[in-house]
Amino acid sequence: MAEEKKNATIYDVAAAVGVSLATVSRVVNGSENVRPATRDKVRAAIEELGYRPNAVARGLASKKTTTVGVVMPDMTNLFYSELTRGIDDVANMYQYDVLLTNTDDDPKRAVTAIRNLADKQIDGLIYMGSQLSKQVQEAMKMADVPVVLAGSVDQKGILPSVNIDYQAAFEEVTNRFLSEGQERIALVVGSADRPIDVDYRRAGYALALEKVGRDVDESLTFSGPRSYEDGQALAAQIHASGARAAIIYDDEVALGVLNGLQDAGVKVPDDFEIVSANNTTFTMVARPELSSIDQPKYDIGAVAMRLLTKLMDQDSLNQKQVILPHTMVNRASTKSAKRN
Amino acid sequence: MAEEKKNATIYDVAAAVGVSLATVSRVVNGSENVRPATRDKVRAAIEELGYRPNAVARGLASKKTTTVGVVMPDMTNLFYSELTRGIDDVANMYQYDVLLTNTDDDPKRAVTAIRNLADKQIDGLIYMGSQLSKQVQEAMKMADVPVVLAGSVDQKGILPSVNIDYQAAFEEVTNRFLSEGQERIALVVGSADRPIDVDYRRAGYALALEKVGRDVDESLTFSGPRSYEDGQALAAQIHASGARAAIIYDDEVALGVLNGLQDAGVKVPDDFEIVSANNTTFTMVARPELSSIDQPKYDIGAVAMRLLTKLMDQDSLNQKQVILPHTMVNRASTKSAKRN
DNA sequence: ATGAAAGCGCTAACAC
DNA sequence: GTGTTAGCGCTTTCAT
Repeated sequence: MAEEKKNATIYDVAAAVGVSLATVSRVVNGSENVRPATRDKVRAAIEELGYRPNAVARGLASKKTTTVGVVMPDMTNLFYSELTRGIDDVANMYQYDVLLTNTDDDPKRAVTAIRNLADKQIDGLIYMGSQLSKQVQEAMKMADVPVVLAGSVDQKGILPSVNIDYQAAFEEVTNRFLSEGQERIALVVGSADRPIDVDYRRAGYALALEKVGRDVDESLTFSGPRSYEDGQALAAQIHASGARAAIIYDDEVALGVLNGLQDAGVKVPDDFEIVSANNTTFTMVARPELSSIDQPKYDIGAVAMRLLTKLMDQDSLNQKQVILPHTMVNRASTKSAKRN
Repeated sequence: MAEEKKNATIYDVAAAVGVSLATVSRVVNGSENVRPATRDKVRAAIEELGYRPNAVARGLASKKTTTVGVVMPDMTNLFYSELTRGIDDVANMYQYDVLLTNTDDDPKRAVTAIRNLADKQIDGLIYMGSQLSKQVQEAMKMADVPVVLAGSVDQKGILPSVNIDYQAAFEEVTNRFLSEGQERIALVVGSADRPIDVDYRRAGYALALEKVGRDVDESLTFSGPRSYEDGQALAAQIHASGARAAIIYDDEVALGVLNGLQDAGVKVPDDFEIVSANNTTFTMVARPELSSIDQPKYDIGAVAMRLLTKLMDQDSLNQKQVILPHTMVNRASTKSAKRN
């Protein structure tokens, strides 16, 4: 009954009812200033004609696209895809659509992506890259839209962000190993130069050691591995370093190390303990299951998106740098789990 | 030097150079009909003013948004996120942006998503849902844009799609178990009613049995599990069914079954063999590693997106139903791997 | 409460 | 080659 061939425009609806465009626009946008009778007639016509507002035209006229850009390193990494799931769900809740771009954590690609998203007139941006280069910040400035970082830190504290306290988490894990008498604890991070790795993860590790009067032994710190295979390859090196425990920033890498070690005959957790940091499904499928820092991944994304909606509505934020709580999940890759 | 506060428009550029809008539009769009000298001046002004075309305005005027919609069940499932990675990379290659929506494989949400994407005037759509309900097809028709299915089949063969030959793959796996003398082979699929599960996966399984004169034993077929935990829970049932081998449609589920079985003391592959179907990272991290059908996931997405670009360019397709090759990866969850 | 009219920033005939 | 002129489909003052 309500089948039309060519897409009806607001003009068609107006003509059908015998009112002006403005009136139709008002009922579509839920304005109060429309007589109920008129409103009903307009609604009927909209239904009848199968009218749906053209979001592009609306975007041009209103300068709001109800679209947010999301720039992420890699959607095939469970950590990021779970963050993004949180973002997406909240975005839908607030009627925003998500324009997604993978950058492989390459700052150059991030810059291109942000510029491109800006051209599309996104209303806001969520950025998950592990670094915030000058060029990326510049691109954000040019984009001239609210930005929220998710799982990504701005050391200057200028951009709003949602994270856990990485330093505290890494310090806790290190402490725990220390209190169990571990003498040689390895640290595996993603890079040797990015703030999140150097100033937070490694800093937490170093702080714990420092508090018991020890220095970081460079031969026990590793950086660079990104995949399961990288982790497997790293296992031999870690073992050769004389480490008897390791705290590893990524679950897939941790699982690679775990399996690499075990395939080489090392007993986990008896001869070697491992703690991972993202608590994705990978930690549970491992044998032994991996102990891990738990980050509320979905929530980090969800909260970041929620902050962004506020910013897009010109609301003020109670808190710019949101730190969500993390916990420790004790499983079988650490000895203490057995004690319990 | 080229810093401006308010975004320059095409009009500003035209005024700066002393030409008309049309000329600027021509150089921006790479038209031949511009005198080189003019072109250079315009380019200089564009650079100088930091002008970037407003994609929304362009979209409204040209009726092309260079944006494609992607409707997927769940980006936290590695199978789908790898498909999407392929889509995204090819989309970027052809200068398209991706508007992503997760639907949890709920047809209702898929309908809403498609309508919404249509409102945003996407140029094309990639759909990955495991079913193609009437309403979804209707929504696609209304959207009035080219559609390509990725990892999703249209039994009527109307919509272009990219898949592997699921039936052949499942038949092969079943055959293999049969040829090894397996008597009780379980089948685990995602649903009891969707075409991809019933008419392809299960059909392949049934066909192999039929060819050796056997019927499908309903007590050996399972449907519904979606997660690792579901798989773990299912392990007991599968074992109780007397099955000694299983072919499982999803890697996480397969890993759940594997671990569930092993945790209950079942020896894999000696007492029970498992073959999974997506060959994601999960198959490699398992112990024993999971044998699996390998689907070229990234390529399925990439090819689907490539087809879509052709369709959007009004090109014709050589082939509407693309079937990409699958292979078998023999690992330690099946006995034959040991023989090799 | 409703309408008229002016854009939003761009593309696309159509002239010259 | 380049300019003029309509729109694209909508929102948004400003009147009434």
